[in-house]
Amino acid sequence: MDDDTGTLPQKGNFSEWYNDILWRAEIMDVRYPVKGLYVWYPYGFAIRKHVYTQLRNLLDRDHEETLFPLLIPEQEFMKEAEHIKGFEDEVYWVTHGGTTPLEVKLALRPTSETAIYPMYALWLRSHADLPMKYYQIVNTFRYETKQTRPLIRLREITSFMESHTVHATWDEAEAQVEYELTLTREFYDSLCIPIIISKRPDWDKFPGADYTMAVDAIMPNGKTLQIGTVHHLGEHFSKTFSITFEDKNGEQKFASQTCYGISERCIAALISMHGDDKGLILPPVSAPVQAVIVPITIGKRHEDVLAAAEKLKNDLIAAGFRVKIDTRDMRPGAKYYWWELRGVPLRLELGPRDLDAGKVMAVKRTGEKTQIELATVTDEVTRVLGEITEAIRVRAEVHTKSHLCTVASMDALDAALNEGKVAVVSWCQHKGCGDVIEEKTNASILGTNARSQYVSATEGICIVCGKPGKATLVGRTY
RNA sequence: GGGGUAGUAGGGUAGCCUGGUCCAUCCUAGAGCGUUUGGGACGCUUUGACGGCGGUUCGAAUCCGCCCUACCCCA
Repeated sequence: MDDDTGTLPQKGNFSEWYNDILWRAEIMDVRYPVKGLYVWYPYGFAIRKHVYTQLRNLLDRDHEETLFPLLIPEQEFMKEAEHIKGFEDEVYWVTHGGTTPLEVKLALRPTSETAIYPMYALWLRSHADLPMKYYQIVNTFRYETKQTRPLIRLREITSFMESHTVHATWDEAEAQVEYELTLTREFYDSLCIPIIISKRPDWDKFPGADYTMAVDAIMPNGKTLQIGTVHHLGEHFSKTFSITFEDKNGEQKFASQTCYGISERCIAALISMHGDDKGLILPPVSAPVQAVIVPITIGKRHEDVLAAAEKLKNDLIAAGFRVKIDTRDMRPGAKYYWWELRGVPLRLELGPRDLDAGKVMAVKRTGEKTQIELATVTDEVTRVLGEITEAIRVRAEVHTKSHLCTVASMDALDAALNEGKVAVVSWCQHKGCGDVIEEKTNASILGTNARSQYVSATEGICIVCGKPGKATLVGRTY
């Protein structure tokens, strides 16, 4: 293992590994000269495309995609008091048109409630219009004051999926929250990312929500990353923006609403969860190149091998796979490392020896070499890609389980957190005790009501005050 | 929010305290030519930078001021 294989830091040093792999694997260029704004390289953008295709396909089951403007007039933005308080320090304002000061300042959306809901008020007339379920995938702007990080903490979120639904009753909206959580679970399952869903404490809910359900993943260093939220907005916004409808009895009622968001943090999680010391490992569903063919061309057999590789590529593309053939003038080994860094799940090596045997060497990015028959190659590739997905999923689950534990005292909690774990404790749900937990451990209460096969919801007594408590997740967060 | 350290070519460093054309230098960086190719090939030629703006000076990577950015620590 002393091959000085380039300088990608070990994944054990997660922070360096993460920064390094973003440019080495050509995902994001961080050199754009504005803080908190980063550039998608074409390869990173291709990953984004496949990931967001998954997301769109799920949402399109019962939402419709739409598109609202980026600019929000000040008076609309300022309508909902809690919402303003939550965002006022983070809003970019457009104050001039050319050299002329604007009479009404325009906010760059930090999120789109205040752009969308005035229109919802116009669109909603009758109970027959309900439910309304729309989403958009847009950029949003937040003037982050904390340290920015590519894909994780941004001043321009480039890929914000926000869903906004409207319902006749609070209970229907709650059912929608649950449904959207199942969509989220399915989305992350397709990316082999284990998630933990919990109910955020009141002080950490979305500004203007009745409650917030959050989706977290555990990063390699044990810190949690919030990679999705679903909010029950109740009637907060419908009262502010007059989103009303005439019910069956002819009465005007306020609607109940939900909103739901997923950003490019899902790609940060994808990269972080699966990558290793050699680079990215992409689940096939998200990989811009699912299989790369490396022809081993030596001497006289050059033409034969290239022709066979070309045929193999065409057969696989015809079968629906995303395939590239690497004919660059490089040594094979260099190509292997190059594609491994970029996370390509399957490498197919085709040389004279394989050709003679009617076979091709298949090397999984998750490790393992097998020969497969050229005659049945499309079926074999389907099978092998399935095995790779499964291997990635299992490894991520093992990682997540190993970073979770249940503890019963403050000292044990502190110790667990310092080991890089997320801990389940019992907490009485009072803010005072919550503050004690957060301050003593320098960590955050993620939430209660955990929904996860990795967490058992044990009842117990609050580790601060000793009163009856509920299972609560505590972790260090990004 | 408070503090610290640092920005030199694609990447990594030296030079700065004690201004002087400066050949800077290393690499798995770029361009070109040739020999190579079953796990990161090699030779030769060559390109390219002092985070930004302003100041001091005959002269600034170096001294001064402001700004921008990155990383680390503490609340």
